[in-house]
Amino acid sequence: MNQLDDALQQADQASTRAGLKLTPKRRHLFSLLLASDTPLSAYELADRFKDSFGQAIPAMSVYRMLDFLTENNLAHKLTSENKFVSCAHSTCNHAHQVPQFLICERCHQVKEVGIKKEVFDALRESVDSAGYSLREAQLELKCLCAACAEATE
Amino acid sequence: MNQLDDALQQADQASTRAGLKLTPKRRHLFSLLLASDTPLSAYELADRFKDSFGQAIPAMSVYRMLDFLTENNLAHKLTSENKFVSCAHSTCNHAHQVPQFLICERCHQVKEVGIKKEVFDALRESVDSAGYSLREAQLELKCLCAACAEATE
DNA sequence: AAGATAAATGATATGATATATCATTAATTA
DNA sequence: TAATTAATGATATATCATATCATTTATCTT
Repeated sequence: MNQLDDALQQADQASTRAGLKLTPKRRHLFSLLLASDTPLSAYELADRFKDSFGQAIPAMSVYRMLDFLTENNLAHKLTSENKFVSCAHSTCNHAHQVPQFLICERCHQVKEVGIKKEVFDALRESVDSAGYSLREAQLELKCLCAACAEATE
Repeated sequence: MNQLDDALQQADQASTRAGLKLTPKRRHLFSLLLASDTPLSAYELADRFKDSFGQAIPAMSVYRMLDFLTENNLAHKLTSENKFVSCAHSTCNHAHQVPQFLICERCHQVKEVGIKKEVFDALRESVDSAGYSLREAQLELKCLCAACAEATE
């Protein structure tokens, strides 16, 4: 079984456990995100959905399904790009951490890594010392991936 | 002289030194950002521009002026909000640091603090260890400000 | 199983954000 | 002062996102 099917199967199981309704369409949308090596916009997803599923789907529905996926940590929205990616932890049992996205400026691939505890602590400390309380953090960092860094030299 | 005028004057001087053309319209747009206690969208700025300057201005021009302001570190774009704020350091001689924005979820006020060296180092280290190289960081953190945290309790 | 209820999706319209492009005006410079 | 460049205007359109009401599908209750 390939990686994608494996990931989907794990999402199925996780959804069942959590009592979530990963409907065929939501599942298919999720598979499109899983299969993509770059983030996709809602409209790009609608196009791919039609191409691969043979059925046109309104943008409204795509946004709703993306809401479902992001609310249930199967996907994330990259606010700096207005695009969506599958969650790197959707297929494992890792507790969901503060996500940190390394976005390659050149090839647009994204790597999601969990934020390190020391970074988080330092961040929270700096927020506290400004008199604020942290509610939610999602770090999006503009980077070059190794391949692109090499190509750019 | 009030704070706003003072800030503008410092921006004038800094622009002159740097050979930037802070035209009357750019300057006025900047003053709108300085005067606002919350981030503003380009279209909100266009409205305020008309209201306060007596002259309608096309959205395109607002975006161009915002490009100028952001490129020259007089303003920042908050990508998670699609809104713009004046730079907290536009009026001082601080070297421009990696900005960290504390955005109050409730009242939408934003506090810009410089990222602490330890946070930055830890961040860079985590990026490096993922095989990426950091190009640009702008942290946008969803928080509650002190006043709103109290009101919410 | 039948009907009631709720959840998901479709259809349509529209709002909000942003950029492309060419024309015009203003500033700079040769 | 003419030539050139930079800034802004005008217009159109692309792109991202949500509001709202209708319809279909799933789930629950009896």
